[in-house]
Amino acid sequence: MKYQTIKGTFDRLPADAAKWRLIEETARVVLERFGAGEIHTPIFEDVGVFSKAAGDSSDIVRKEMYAFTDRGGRNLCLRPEATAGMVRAYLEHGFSSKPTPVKFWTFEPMFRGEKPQKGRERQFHQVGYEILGLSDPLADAEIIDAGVQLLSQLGIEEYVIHLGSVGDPEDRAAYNQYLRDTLSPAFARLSAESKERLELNPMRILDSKIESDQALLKELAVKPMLEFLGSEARDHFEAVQKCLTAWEIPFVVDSSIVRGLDYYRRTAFEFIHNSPALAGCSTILAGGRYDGLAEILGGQHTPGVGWGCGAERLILAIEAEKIDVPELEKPLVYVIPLDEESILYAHNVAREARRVAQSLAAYKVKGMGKALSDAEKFGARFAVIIGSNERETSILNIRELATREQFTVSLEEFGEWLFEQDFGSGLEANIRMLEAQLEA
RNA sequence: GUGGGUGUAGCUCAGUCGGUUAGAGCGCCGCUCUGUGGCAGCGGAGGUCGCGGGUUCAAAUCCCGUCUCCUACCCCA
Repeated sequence: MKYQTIKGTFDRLPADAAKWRLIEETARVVLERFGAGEIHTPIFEDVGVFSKAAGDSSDIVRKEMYAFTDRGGRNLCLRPEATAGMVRAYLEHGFSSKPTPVKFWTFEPMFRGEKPQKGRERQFHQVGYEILGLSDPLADAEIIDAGVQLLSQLGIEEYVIHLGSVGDPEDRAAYNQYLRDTLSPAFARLSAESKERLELNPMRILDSKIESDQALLKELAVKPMLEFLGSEARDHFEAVQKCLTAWEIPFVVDSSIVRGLDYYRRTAFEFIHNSPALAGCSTILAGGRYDGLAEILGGQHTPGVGWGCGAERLILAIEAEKIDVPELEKPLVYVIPLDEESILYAHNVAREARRVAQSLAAYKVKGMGKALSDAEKFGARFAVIIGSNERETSILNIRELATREQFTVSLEEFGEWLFEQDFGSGLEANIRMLEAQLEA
């Protein structure tokens, strides 16, 4: 084959559909319970939406954006993340005149030109949830709660919430200055990567994986960001914690939380999965507050908090925790014609059955054994056998594949019979259950 | 972007010391097969041995390059 998917992209095949649908439908049900409206922004936008938002020093902008120029000479890029586009949409459509807050959820592909590896693709997919217009710490807590609810409804349990605060811009500036002042004298002892970080983003040094860096930090007794929070950011941080505690949502305060995107303010959090299967990509959901973003995009001040949740990593977690994924609907009936004259008749029966449930009919006559075997391979529950007898008498011969029990139903009662069947095993039923569960 | 590993049929994999027309199992299609069978037997389709160079009388096999995927970094969901 000459063509194949390009590096870091993959085809989502029918065999994977159940997991993806579980994620999307669970997100829909859970997040709409929080009042979030479904939003889909374009897959590509003016490059400025993302580059201004993320900041020129971020790795995403520096080396990971799929930027291109279209025929009109516009500088565009494939979106590397969801938030900036949603804030742009909020501003563009005047959502500030809607009752506050405005909540958005989405499930969309994102694009980053990274080297692919486990839990990291060039086209990857995120569930996103944002609360816009509210600076209240209650919104931060609620957004974290929404993440908890989403994972809980998916059955994912083996994770820890890491909560931190990156403070307000002036706090961060002060802290970065402190880091430079503290680490510069020891510049020669930093790793090559950290030497670069000291210029660009000193906070990155804190979560360096290089032992010598960590040893140096310890030796110099480098203070955490949290000690540099201004009084407002500190009050905000404490209020968020108070809410989470009241809601019995466990979390650990993690002062090393750093953000790759410049627009974050105050609250930052990551849901980190414990499974070794997610080693190196254990952050399954991450987000924070970005009160300055709207202004960066040229709009009026609009506080916001939100998170993104990586679907590919969610799938790894679902697999690691061996979570039962509800199967998609399979055919209720597979209609078998026994002679040439019955083929069209068989398809007529299948059409009738499709008014109620998924149904198939064979396109050619085969031996009965093969035909029943086909029915089973297609996952059908019942085989409906059509031959001259059935056509003449208008009585359908129905065989339940699993039990091998056979019985007859007259053609006129067939519709009624279809409705009596149990469809309880499919995902749709599962979602109905989920909704009922949330109702309670 | 850097390092390591990898690549033969749709899938899982054989393929000797470099040797002539590259194999198996499963799957797919067909026949035996005319309504109680899901079996079994037989047959068929499907391959630029990732791609491109090189060495050689001869390359899936040896050498170089390149790409993919996996993986560790950087970084991130």
